[in-house]
Formats: sequence, C-alpha cells, structure tokens
Amino acid sequence: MELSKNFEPAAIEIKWNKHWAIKKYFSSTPDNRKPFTVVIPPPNVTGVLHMGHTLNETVQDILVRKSRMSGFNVCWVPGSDHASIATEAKVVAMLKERGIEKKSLTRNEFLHYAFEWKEKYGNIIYNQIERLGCSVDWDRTTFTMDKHYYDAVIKVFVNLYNKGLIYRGARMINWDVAAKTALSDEEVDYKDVEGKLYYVKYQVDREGDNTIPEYITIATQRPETIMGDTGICVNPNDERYTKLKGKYAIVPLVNRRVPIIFDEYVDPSFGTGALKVTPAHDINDYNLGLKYQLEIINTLNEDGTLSEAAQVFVGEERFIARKKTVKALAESGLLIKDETYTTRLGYSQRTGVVVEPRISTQWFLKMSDLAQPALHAVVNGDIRIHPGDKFLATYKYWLENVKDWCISRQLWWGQQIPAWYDNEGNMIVAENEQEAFLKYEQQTGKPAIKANFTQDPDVLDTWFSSWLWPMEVFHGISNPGNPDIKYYYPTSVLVTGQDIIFFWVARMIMAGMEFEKQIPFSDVYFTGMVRDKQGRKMSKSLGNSPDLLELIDKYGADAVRFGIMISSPAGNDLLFDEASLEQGRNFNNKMWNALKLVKMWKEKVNIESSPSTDSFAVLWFTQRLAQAKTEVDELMSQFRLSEALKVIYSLIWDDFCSWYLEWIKPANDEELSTNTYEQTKIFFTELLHLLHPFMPFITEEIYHLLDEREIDLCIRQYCAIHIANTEMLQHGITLQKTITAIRDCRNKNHIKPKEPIHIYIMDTGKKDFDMVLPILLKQVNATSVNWISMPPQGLIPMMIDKNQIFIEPTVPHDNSLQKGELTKELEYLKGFLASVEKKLNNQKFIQNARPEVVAIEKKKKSDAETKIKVIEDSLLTM
RNA sequence: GGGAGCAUAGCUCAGUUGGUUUAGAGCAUCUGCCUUACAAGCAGAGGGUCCGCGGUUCGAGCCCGUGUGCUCCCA
Repeated sequence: MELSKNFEPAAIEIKWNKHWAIKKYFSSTPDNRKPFTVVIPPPNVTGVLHMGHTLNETVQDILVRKSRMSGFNVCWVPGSDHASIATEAKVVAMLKERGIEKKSLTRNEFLHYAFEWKEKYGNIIYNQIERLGCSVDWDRTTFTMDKHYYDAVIKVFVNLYNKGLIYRGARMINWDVAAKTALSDEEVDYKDVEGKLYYVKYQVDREGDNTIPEYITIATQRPETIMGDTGICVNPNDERYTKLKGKYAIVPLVNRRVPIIFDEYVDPSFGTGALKVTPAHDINDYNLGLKYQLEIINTLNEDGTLSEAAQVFVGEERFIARKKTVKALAESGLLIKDETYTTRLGYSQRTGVVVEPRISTQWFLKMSDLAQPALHAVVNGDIRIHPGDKFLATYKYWLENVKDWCISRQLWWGQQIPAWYDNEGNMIVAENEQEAFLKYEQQTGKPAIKANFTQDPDVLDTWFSSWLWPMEVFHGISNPGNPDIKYYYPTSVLVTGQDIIFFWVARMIMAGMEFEKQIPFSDVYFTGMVRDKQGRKMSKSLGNSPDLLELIDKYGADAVRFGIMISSPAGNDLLFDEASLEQGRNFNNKMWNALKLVKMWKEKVNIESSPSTDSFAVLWFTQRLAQAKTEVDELMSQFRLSEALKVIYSLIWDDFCSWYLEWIKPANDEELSTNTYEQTKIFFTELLHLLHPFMPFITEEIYHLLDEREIDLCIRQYCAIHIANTEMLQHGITLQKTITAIRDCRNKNHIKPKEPIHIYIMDTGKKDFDMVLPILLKQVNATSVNWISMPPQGLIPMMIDKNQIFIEPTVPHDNSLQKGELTKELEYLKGFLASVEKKLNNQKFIQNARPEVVAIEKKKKSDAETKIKVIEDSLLTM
C-alpha cells in the first residue's frame, strides 16, 4: 500500500473511534484487577466544549489511557449536568422565538419543552468528547436529571432535612433579576466599575431646636433605594454629628421619618460620614437594621422594577428609576453634587445582570458541620491536591469560614424541593407526596386531603445535584452498597479547573464524607485557565474561544491534544496559541515519515548482512529508550504531563529520527541487517506505546501499519522498565558532540557537506571512539580516520571534551576563524581554572563544603588543566 | 481593605536539599541546504544585569527582608 505524503488524520480518527467502540475496550465491569476510576466533571448539557474542557478532558484521557495500559481496570464515566439556570434561560428564549411565554405554560408543559431541548442539543457535547478521542465508558453516561439521579438528590435533601441541616428562612440573598431567582454567593462575579456617588440632603427633624443643623448630607451610589430607607447612620466618634443623637431625619420623596443611629460600622472618612440605611437592599444595611430593629421596606419587584412600596416611580426599571430619582432630587434642591467613583458590583455568572441584594425566603444548608471532615481529609493528606499545595490555603480558608449554602432556585428545570404546605401553612418534607401525606396524618392525626396541599415550587441548585456525582454515577445514593459503588468508589483522580474548587470540589468531599463515609477521590489535579495569546480569559463575549471541532478538522485530534498539553504546565494558566497545534501537526507528520522510511527498508533487509556497523546505534538507543521511559514514568506519577510529553517528543524527534534512524540508514546501494530492522520496529513500537496516551489515533494507526499485530495498542500492556546503562549513553553523547562539532566546523570553514574530509584523532581517545567510528565517518562524510600520537601541522583542530580531533579538507581553507575560537576558549578556561583554584585555596570552603563538593571542584581543576594543555598544543599546530 | 501566588532568552516555561566565570528546553529569529522519509523538512548558530535594593553564607536564580510590577481568591 502506498502511504500518503503527509499524515491525514480525518479518516483515521473515525476508523479507530469506531473500532475501539465495537471492541468495547473502554467499557468496564468490576473484576479482580485494581480499579482506576475517573468521573468526568459534567459539562452543561446544552453547552459546547470550550478550550478549558478540552484541556481537562485531554488530561483525564492521558491518565486513563496510561492506567489502562498499566494493568488497571479503568472506568471513566462521562455525563453532563442539567445546569438549571443556563438551560432554563435557553429554553425560555427558544419558547419566546416560537411565540410562547413561559407564564402561559404549566410546569409539566415547560419541562416537556426542556427535555425536548436537552434531547436535541445534549449530544453535541458527547460528540465532541468522542472526537477528541476520550476513552470513556459510554454505557455509564449519566445525566443529573436521570430518574435515579433525581431520586438520589431528593433522598439526600430529605436526609439532611431530617438531620436538621437544611432549613428554610428569610435571608438577604443575591437576586438575579433576569432569571428571577436566588443565586449562591459563589455564583456572583464581582467587577470594578465606574459609578457615581450622589450627595443628597436629608432634612433633620429639629423638633424646634434651632441649634441643630437643618440638613444632614449622605452619599449614596444607589439613589433609587432612597424610598426604602429606614434609618441614617453615623459614627459615634464623629464630632460633626454629636448633636443629632436621638434625632430623626426625613427621607426625601417619600417623607418618611427615620431615626439617626450611631454605629462604629460607618467610616467617617468615606463620603460625608453619614450613611443612609436601606435594610432591604444591602447586606450591611440589613445587618445594621437587625441590630437597631429598623423597618425593612422592600422597594423592588422580582424583575428589578420598583414595587408599590417605593411609592414613587412604581414599575420603573431600577436603572431608569435611578435617573428619575436623581432628577427629582435635583429639582427639589436636595441633590448637592455627584462625583465619579469606582466600586465593585456583583454580576450574575449566569445572566450577566447586576445582582440585587434582596430579602427572600429560601432554603439553606448548614455547612459548618459538613465542612469539618472535608477540611481534615485534605489537611491530613488523604486527598492530595496537585500541583503541590498551591490551592491548599484557599481551600482551608473557605472551609474555615464557610457560610450556609442557599440551595433553592426559583426555576422549574431541576429537582423540585420535596416540601408540601397545607392551607394553614404547615410544612412537611418527604421523598414523595404519598410519604408526605402519611407523615402529615401521623403528625396531626388529621386526614391529608390532596387539594389542600401545594408542593414548594422551587428547584434545587444544580451543584446540589453535582456534589453527589462520584457516588451517584455508580448509583451509590439511590442503591447503596451495590457492587459498582463498592468496586469503583472512592474514585482515583479528579481533574478539574481551579475555579470550581468551592462550587464543586469541596462540596463533593463533604457529600462523600457524609454519605459514603469516605473521600470521593484520592487525588485532585487542578488545571489552569485557558487564556488567549494576549492573556485574556477565553469567553463568549470576547469571541476569542475557538471552536473545538473546527480545530480538530484543521489539525487533527492528536495535534489538538498535543498543542494544548505541550503548553500546559501543571496548574498554571495556559496561553492558547494555534502555533502549538501546528507543532503537533508537524510532529504527526514527522512520525508518519519515519514510518515511510522504515517501511521502505523492508526490501533492503538481508539476513546475510552483518549488523556490525549498526550495532552501536542499536545498543545506544536501547539505553536511551530505557532512560526516557524512567523519566516519563517519574514525571507522570507527579502529574507533570506537559514535561512528560516534552520528553517523549524529543525522544522521538531528536533521538529516534534525527540520530538513530540516520545512523542506521543504509545508503542507496547498501543493505540492512535483519537484526537492525527488527530492532528498529521494536523501538518504534515502544515509542508509539509511550506516546499513545497523549496522541491515541496516530499511534494506533502507525502501530498497525508498522507490523502485523495481534492486539490493539490501546490495550497493550507496558513492560517493566530497565535501568539505563550510563556508559553506553555517554558514548552516544560523545558521538553526537563530535558529529555536531565537525559539521559546525564545516559550516564555518565553508566546507560543503558533499566534500569529503579526513579525520585524525589522538590515540589517547581510542576507547571513546572505537565503537562509534563507522557511524562518525558516515555522518560527517569522512573518507578515512587516522590514529595519531602527535598533533599534526596545518590541519583544523577541535576539542571534544578532553580529546583532540583534526580534520583535513580536500580543498584549501582558512583557519583563522578556528584559531580565534580556540583562543577564546583558552582564555575562558584559564579564568575558570583561576576561579576553581581560588575556591580550593579558600580554607573556609574546604572546611565547610561537603567532601563530594570539594572532590567535584578538584576534578574540575584537573579537567581544566588537561583541556588547557590540549588547546595550547592544538594552537601550536596552526 | 484581607489573603495567596508569580517575576529566568523575543514568547511560553524547566531549573531537585544553595556548589561551573558558560543557567536549560520548545517555539520564534539568523545562516547554509530542494541530501531519494519528511521544506509541515535537514544541518548549524546567535540570543540572558535570573525584576530592583539590602542581608545570610566560603558560595545565592534558589534562603531571609524590602521595594516595584502583574495575576488570582475573599470582603
């Protein structure tokens, strides 16, 4: 079969994906091998894979494939989560396009549309995972709204409620006015924005005392909340306001009489030192309100418009109301001035709108008790975080200061809270309606009449389902103690982005400790953020996030995986640049061409041919391979995947292609020994095996083209690693150095590669060159080598370590350049020697330094002396 | 405002418990090559005040202090 000029990935990827799937290589069932379990961080069901996911999935696939080839029973569970806010927003938008308002639908009708949406778009993400080459067990695909999963979430809710850890109450929460739902603290992004600080006069009720100031001036960023003011607060140590103790002020526009309170919370240096207090619309004001029993007036509707309670501008959108308020204040002469001011505003991670602090009745999960075991599991090392302890401090801080988790959302897409209320406001929490009624009857002695009950309309936060992920993908909550959960849990490694350490990682550990009494995973590997070339976060709004499938089409999946891994140091952010994908594509091509070369040799193989000229190459590469395998193994065990890939890349490109293959390459009319040919195929196979976890498609393809195979590469098991012979490696390095030096010399002296040369080597170096001589001659196009005992005159000298080599070109040359270089080298060595001698003459150094360090210095001295002698001798010959 | 981290070649990063006057790699750059696997390639080369300052030490890219710049997390 004729092989194409370059590697063409498209058809090959489809072929192997299909083959692997038919063979069910990635399906797992419990057996007597050790398990290696990974659960995918579930992406949003209606989303697409962005570069961050791509990095994550690639890392997981590398770990998983490596383990599969190392004797483990590997199980990688794919899946997705229902992403309640994001998906509901998309479904609402889709309905709107069809002219349907969500309000006009019943809950069930809406959910029907939502599932329809999920069926239509939910597979996009799975297709991308497959295209990338991820070796997941598709039979175990899990979705957080699957029946068993839904039941598990409800079961956990009831369980925690019965333990007293879940409660319902009115609290200040983050309100998303677009999605009309509560958000957890973690779902709010803070951004610095330029706002305005308005200075507003409030009239003071002087009660006839004219010594008291007529007005008090406050500074506010949110004048539209003035209508909800129920107090003014100043610092008790602020002398400007001492006369106002016990007095009242009149809130503009609504003429409400509110107390002036004194609290150290107020910073006298900020604004005017006087603060308006709006307990319904600011968390700090809320706390002040609680302390001083101020009235709470909620002046905002769910959608961010002003409510009846505001009295003025009712129904106006909040930012329009702000403008109107400012105008009204200005007209009544109460607005003194405004100034620009930088502040931090909270934005909804889901809808992007400014989050509104709002008092609302929500469900909460008490976190402090759950946090303790989760903290210990990490602090005492049961769970290891990679890289290093970079995130340990962050993790600790959050868990030590954890706040209760607001778990209810005012949405329909998600697990509906299993709480039922009767007409009298009694509440029953149970796993389903029947049980709720039963419980009601037991508690009250009255019959439960269905018509009198309504279920809580809210659903649970999506993270309240995904925190059960490592357990429930194996049905560990819905069917406790089943064979799968017993075999696969705890999982092995969790690979995820550092941005969801609190949302997800910490909470999974809590859930694992609470319900399975065991850590959910033993290692956590955090990948960095993927940024664009300029270091900006990749985001939809910037449009700087490339389309994964387009990249795969352009470069091939292996090249995408290579590109993203090669520039991805553990835990650090990665600056995504298509150039690295190009590098991956070139690497594919390099291996493809090496395959073509080796295949070409098949006809040149002659069983009679003596292997002697190639024997060193084979011996050397055996050792070099062993050495690299050891390095790769070490790096992989430390999760330093990027560095492991670099080692393999260089091993294949430099050591195998540039050195080894060139060394054994037969000339046009020459033959290749059977032994060398077979060894070369073995080496190539080993290289493909080593690289396979990183680049699965091309390695599998070349592996099969190289030879007839009984098993596929993806399930081939690694053999034990041997310790490399350093002496052989050293000979290789000397040979490489010599070849490079001679080629450099040819370059600098304008001796063309085609022009043959003669080599002279001082016979003191015989043992260094004996083995490698045939290769050396071939690689530098030398026709002869002569062993000499005295430096010859008039040749070009060079020094390789301590050995002197001379080359004689067949045409005249100018050696002044060489002379200059040697002189420079000599000067350096003399200086170097002086510094070493200085060190050795320093008594303090001799006394303090470790003996082996002193020995090294002594060796440096003698080496330098030898080299100086050699150079001086060489210069004499010129 | 509180906390954490980073700063090494044009770019992205390695750099083990401190031990070369010459601190490595990939990419990019420069020079020469269309040499029968590969120009998406081959052969070579150049490129650094290890952010500034001070300290510890016989010896500092590495340890300590401090300043500057950048990033992230939390409020």
